[in-house]
Amino acid sequence: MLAATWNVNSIKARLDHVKNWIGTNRPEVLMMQELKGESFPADDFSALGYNNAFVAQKAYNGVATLSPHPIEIITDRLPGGDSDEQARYLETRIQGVRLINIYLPNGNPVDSDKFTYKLAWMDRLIARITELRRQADPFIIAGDFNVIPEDRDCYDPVVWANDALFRMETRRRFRTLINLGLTDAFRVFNQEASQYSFWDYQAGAWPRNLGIRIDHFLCSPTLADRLESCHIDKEPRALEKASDHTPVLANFSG
DNA sequence: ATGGCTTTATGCTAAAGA
Repeated sequence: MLAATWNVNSIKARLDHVKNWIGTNRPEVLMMQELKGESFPADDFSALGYNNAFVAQKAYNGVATLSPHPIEIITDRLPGGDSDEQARYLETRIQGVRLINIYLPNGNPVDSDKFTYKLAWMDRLIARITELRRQADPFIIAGDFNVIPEDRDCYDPVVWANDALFRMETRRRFRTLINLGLTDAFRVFNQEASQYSFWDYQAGAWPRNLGIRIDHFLCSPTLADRLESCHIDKEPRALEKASDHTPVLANFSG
């Protein structure tokens, strides 16, 4: 099963890029983040042979999962936040695999309630995954985590030291997820530094390769055993009017 | 980055992103 995650930074602005990418790669699962609007172009993806599930809101956030296979929606809210209206979580089942598509809050600036919200959101995610780990059900969490896991995942750890994506409170919670028995799929196959999934639009970050790795696949143990490859596809980042993120792909046997 | 770009919204500028 070929699965992919891609923060598209507006599905409306990126529709042609996404359609072309699907046509070239034909993933069995595509999890997208930052739809940035209430409407979703379901017909465009139906025409390519893809079913969809999505959760969206006006202007911000929004996640969608596409597949040529039937999609069972388990929940479109991260449990534990009754007053949380933000469209950042979509849990589905496709081909017997639970696919958890997330757009984890950015959290900047760190002296604001946005950082508090981010950390609380991560605590809720940890609680949800703790519950799922009590079951045998195989699952994948994929999406824009807004977490730089380690020094080697950014171009300059000093620059990022006090950023919400790299603060110790954030990284510690990411490690807690890993320590529940999950596998960072990308690092199974690639131990090199400077392997990025995001480059800022500003200051020539892309041509200078000043990026960060914040889009991740975390796999439960039985799916980690089935991992055949995981890589970052940098090609879409080089296009005109590109998203600032680029797709990450993971392939599983069976 | 104390913000150099991009997107949304119903706009003549602000907010958010990372």
